[in-house]
Amino acid sequence: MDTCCSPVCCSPLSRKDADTMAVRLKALADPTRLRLFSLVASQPEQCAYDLTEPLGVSQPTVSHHLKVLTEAGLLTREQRGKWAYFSVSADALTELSVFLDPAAVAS
Amino acid sequence: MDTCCSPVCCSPLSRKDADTMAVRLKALADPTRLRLFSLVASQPEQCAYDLTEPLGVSQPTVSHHLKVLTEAGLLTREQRGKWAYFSVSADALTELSVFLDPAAVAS
DNA sequence: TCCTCCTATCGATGTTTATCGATACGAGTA
DNA sequence: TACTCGTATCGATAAACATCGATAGGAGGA
Repeated sequence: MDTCCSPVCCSPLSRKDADTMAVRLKALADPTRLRLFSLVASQPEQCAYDLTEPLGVSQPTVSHHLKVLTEAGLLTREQRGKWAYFSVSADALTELSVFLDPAAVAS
Repeated sequence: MDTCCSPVCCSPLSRKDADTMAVRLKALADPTRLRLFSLVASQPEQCAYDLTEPLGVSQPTVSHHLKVLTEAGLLTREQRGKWAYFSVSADALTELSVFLDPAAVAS
C-alpha cells in the first residue's frame, strides 16, 4: 500500500494527493458499503456469501461493493475453493484515521 | 453536533448510523472538496473569496462545496459584513478520525 | 460428465452529483 | 438612491454511481 500524504489539516493538499485520498474516502462514503465494511470488520474474516442476507441487497450489489472496497485497499480478498473471504486492512484504515487527525488544525 | 456511533470496526453498523456517517464521509470524498477543506484548515479561518483562485474552479462551485462541507458539520461559517469566513470544526474531524480508528479491528 | 453452488461480470435504469453561466441577494459606499 | 462587490441560488448538462436481473465462470460433488 502506498504511504499517504500528510494530514489534511497540516497544509493545502496537492491535486494528486487529494485524488488519492478521495478514492479511499469515497469507498467508505456510501451507507451500504459502510455497513458491509463493518460486517467484515466485526469478524477476523467474512465470506461474501454470508454478507448478502444481513445487508439486504442483491448478490451482484454485494459483489460490486466488495470490489470497490478491495480496490481502494480497505479490504483484502482471499479465494479458498469456491468461497471468497474478505478481511479489513488495518493499515489502510489507520492511514485514513491519521489523515483526518485534527491535531494539526490551525487555530 | 451529534455524538457519533461506535468505531466502524467494533460492531455492525445500523442503517441509521451508516447513513449518518456516510454523509460526513461523502462530504470529504471529493478531490475538490478535500483541497478546499485543506485550504481552510491551513489557516485559522478563510474567506470564501480567497478560495476560488487557488482552487481553480468557478465561484458558484466553491460556494456549493462550502455549503456541503458546512451542512456536514465539517466547517463553520461566520458572516462578517459581506464576507463569509469559514473555519474547520475540529470536533467533527475528531469524530471521523475516531470512527475510523482500527484499534478494535477483529483479528 | 452433469449438476449444484458461490462469485463475478454484463447491460440497463434511475438517481445523484460536480460543474458552469446567468442571475438574485445583501452589505457597504459614494 | 445608485453603484460595486462578495456570495448564494437557479437551471442546465454531462458524468458518475447504486442497484438489479440475467448470465457467465469456476470449483466441488454425485
